[in-house]
Amino acid sequence: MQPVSVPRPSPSADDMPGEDEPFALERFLPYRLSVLTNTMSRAFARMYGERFGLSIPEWRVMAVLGRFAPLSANEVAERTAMDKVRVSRAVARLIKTNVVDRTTDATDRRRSALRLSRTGRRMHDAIVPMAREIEAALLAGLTPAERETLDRLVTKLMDQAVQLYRTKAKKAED
Amino acid sequence: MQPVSVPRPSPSADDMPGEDEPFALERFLPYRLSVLTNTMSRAFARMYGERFGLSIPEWRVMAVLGRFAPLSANEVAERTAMDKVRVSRAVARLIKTNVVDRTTDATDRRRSALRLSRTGRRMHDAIVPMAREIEAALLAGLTPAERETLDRLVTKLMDQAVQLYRTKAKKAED
DNA sequence: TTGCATTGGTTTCATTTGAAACTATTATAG
DNA sequence: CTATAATAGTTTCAAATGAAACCAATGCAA
Repeated sequence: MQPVSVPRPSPSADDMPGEDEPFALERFLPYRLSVLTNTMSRAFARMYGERFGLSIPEWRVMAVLGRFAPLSANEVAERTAMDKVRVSRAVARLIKTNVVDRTTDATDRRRSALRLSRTGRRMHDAIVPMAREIEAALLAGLTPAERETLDRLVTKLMDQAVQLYRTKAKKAED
Repeated sequence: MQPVSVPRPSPSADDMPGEDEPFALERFLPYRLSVLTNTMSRAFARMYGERFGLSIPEWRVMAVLGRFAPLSANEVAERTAMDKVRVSRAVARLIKTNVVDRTTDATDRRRSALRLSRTGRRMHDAIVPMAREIEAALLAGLTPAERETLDRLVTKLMDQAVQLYRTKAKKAED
């Protein structure tokens, strides 16, 4: 992997992306968020991976099962915002490593019923504090008020992004 | 791909991720940012892809060349926060499609000198307004003040993320 | 019932990705 | 000057990814 040294946005944080100014990638929000997220994800991937032999998808599955089990694969997919292929694969590996137990739903034999095994629960409970620690470190520089604001803004952006994704999809289908 | 319908954080936006409360993935900042970024990236990928036959890495290369050419591959890598493998491949495709011209640096024959071709420039100039439009749509719900705050907070997070990545890397090497 | 559409989930295949190995060129130590 | 190290960039190989095809079980309409 490349050394993490991210190009900094120019200090002049002008409001609007001036209409005819040259396009500045390093000030472009989608780009910045992508870089931020990738850096973050790598840090987490490293932690989950080295300490527990987990990928991020696997950890996500564990996280939701830790809270809501039993869940079907589809329910896991919804709660983790992953597609069913990823869930299927993550679950397969977690079963093979005895982290997750799978039974079939009694009333609908298509559905599975997934839950953490005893081992899985122990891992989960060991990981959670570390994850929280990293999140805390990430947010270390922000005041409580700023955190709240960030939370709110991210929610707004998520809404808009979904909108955007849908409309772009629509246009494509026409 | 899975339908984009993101699980919403519970309305109670409590400040700190309570120590012994169950771990709530949907309130976990790294997760939320990842979901946001992926949704956004897919929207962009679709636009670049359908309208111009470009991937995101390819567009990033075009964007920095549009502003700073000539650049070497390494310089492109720095400015796009991509690793050299990705840059190499993106550039290769852009050359094949006559979007980018490559010559070799006169004073150092290892280095390339990359710049947009005439065609590439036209594409670039056509894409920029669309990219700005999407960004604007994304930010539509935010006041100018909120945008400034967002900008500031994202910068802080990026700094922390890099720190984090580094320290985690260090620990791993010890 | 019996067919047909739907849903839950897995597998296949092609593409993308990144780490490590590799080639070519330049820099530097002896 | 060599020889060794370092740098620029490409290629190789294995793993991750996602769309589409697929299999199995259920729902539903005739």
